[in-house]
Amino acid sequence: MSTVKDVAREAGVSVGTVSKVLSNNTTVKTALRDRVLKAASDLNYRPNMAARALRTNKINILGLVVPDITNPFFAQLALRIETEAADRGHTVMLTNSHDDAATEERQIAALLEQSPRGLIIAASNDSSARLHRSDIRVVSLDRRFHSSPLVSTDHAKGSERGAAHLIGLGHRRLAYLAGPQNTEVGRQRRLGFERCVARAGLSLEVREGLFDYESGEQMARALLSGPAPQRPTAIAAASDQMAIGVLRAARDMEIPVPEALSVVGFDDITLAALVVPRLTTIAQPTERLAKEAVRRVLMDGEAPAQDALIQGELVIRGSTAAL
Amino acid sequence: MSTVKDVAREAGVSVGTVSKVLSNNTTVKTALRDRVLKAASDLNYRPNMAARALRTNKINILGLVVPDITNPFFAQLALRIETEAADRGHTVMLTNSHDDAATEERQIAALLEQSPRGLIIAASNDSSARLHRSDIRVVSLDRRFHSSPLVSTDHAKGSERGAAHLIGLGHRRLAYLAGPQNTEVGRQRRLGFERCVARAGLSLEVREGLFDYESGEQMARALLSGPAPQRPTAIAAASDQMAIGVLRAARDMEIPVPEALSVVGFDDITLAALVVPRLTTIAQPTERLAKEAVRRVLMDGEAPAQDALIQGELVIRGSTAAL
DNA sequence: CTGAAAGCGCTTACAG
DNA sequence: CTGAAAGCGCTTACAG
Repeated sequence: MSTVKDVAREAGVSVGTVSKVLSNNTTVKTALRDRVLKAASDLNYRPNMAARALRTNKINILGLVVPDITNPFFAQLALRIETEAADRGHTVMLTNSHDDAATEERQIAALLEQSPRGLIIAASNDSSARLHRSDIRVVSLDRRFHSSPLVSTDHAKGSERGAAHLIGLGHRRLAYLAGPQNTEVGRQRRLGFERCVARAGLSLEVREGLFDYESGEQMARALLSGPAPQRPTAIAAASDQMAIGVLRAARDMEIPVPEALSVVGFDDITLAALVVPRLTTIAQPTERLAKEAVRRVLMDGEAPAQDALIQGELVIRGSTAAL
Repeated sequence: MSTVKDVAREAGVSVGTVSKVLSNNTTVKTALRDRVLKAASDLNYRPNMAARALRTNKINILGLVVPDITNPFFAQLALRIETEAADRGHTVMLTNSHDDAATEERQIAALLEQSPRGLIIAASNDSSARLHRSDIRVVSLDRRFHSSPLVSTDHAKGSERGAAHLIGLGHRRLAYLAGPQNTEVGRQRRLGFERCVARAGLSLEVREGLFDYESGEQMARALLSGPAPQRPTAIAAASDQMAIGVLRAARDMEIPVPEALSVVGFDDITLAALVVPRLTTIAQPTERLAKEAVRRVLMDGEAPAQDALIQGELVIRGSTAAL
């Protein structure tokens, strides 16, 4: 690999001039400038980022910690973040915390060793880590990490939209499958749904479980086992995976969706548009989440970033219908 | 952040000694050694990786390029690679090529700028890139990149296993939904299937499409629209997504699976175990693929790494049955 | 066994 | 407008 020195020799200038041409906006006379550029290109010069980082104490790497990249939502998010970061000349280092606080702490430490420009963290549910460095900007994504500013979907408002949709369709016997209440996401989504239902003066049956398929299926089975006149006519779930579980339970129990039961999810994972019937859900705005998170983490200046709550959109598909 | 200098001052030794204690195995007397270690811990010293990289020209970063992290197979692979790399003290920089040669080239260039220890590349289908640096080891994963050694599932043998399974169940009218034949994966999987069927002296109906749901659904519709006595009784697809498309088509056409139609996929994505009926498929050994890829890319010495073909396993679930 | 010193490739005040 | 020089934090022959 050729270095600034090689380029300088080739162009017949000093290394300082080469550096200025290559990375600085300082005015260098056009003639020299062109010579340097040509030499650099001839020698296929690539700057050594380690040296640059050492000198400037800035590095165009972003750290990203997600609980689990095989979760479609985080995969989406990671893709968007990588794209957005690339647009701004940064590369992303990705690690998985496996939703485990100890692993999370290790991963963060590993990322910090690279002195990244900043860190975007979707905290593990049991996260209790703190950062031991104040020189690196941290942004929480989807789930709050320690006290760093949060970029997240407005879960409560999103859930409200789902509730309003069902109520608008004429449903009166509603059930809600909540996610784990020891997570902010689980709590917020439930709160929004309950609020909207209460406002309509309706009662609501709530069950609590995990965010996964099994949990949704199991709770739905219990909920739907009663005689038809007492069964809910609409079930909203705290995640698409749960909602897909509901769909499976309904099919097993021969309850037609949406004719006898409407189902709403949350997230809009790819699968939501592929199941039968296609799932009505609240889409998380992954692209905007990613944009905001990257923007905040690359902000310079002293001002701490603000929280950003981004609205999710109701996507109406085949799993909901008027009574 | 404190540096070796600070630690040296605190411990009353030279920076060289600190460095030796911290990163070298050179014998340093226990007394000094302990003093250095204590000082480092007191000052919460973290080595500056950029400086170390500049000096040693080695950096504990691995670059990973995948076509699309939202593809469950690559997400699995990325997770495993990150875990394996972490076990060996390395962090992973992940980029998506969006299955596009130009993007791929840009991403590789961005990764190379960080002077990673090595690169693991699952090439885009139209990949034509070459590397302009010979000092960085490259390993191809799943799809060959340029001329670098390949770690991959034995696609042909895997397909053979699927074919043998169906034939063993008594099926005689077989169909195969092939993936794009301009991809090695698509070709290999088809080849293996055809080989096994030919060996059994049976004929085979082959259709070619993309690896996705739609494509599988469409091809299945065409294939299954004939009168029952001429319809295939078993369809194997080049990917799980295609096979799930087949499942959907069959349900729409009221052809019961597995009673009237057996379906086999390839990959064993998470979804394969969640659809109804659960999908019989060839599991890609993601964990071993990741292990081998990381091992090869971290190998030192001159010897170029060898290709590794790893066997996929037939996972029998509910979508296949005897005639 | 320990320390002094050079140097990795770059950037950036500072002179001229 | 251009160059000479210092220095970022580390490692590593080389002396002693």
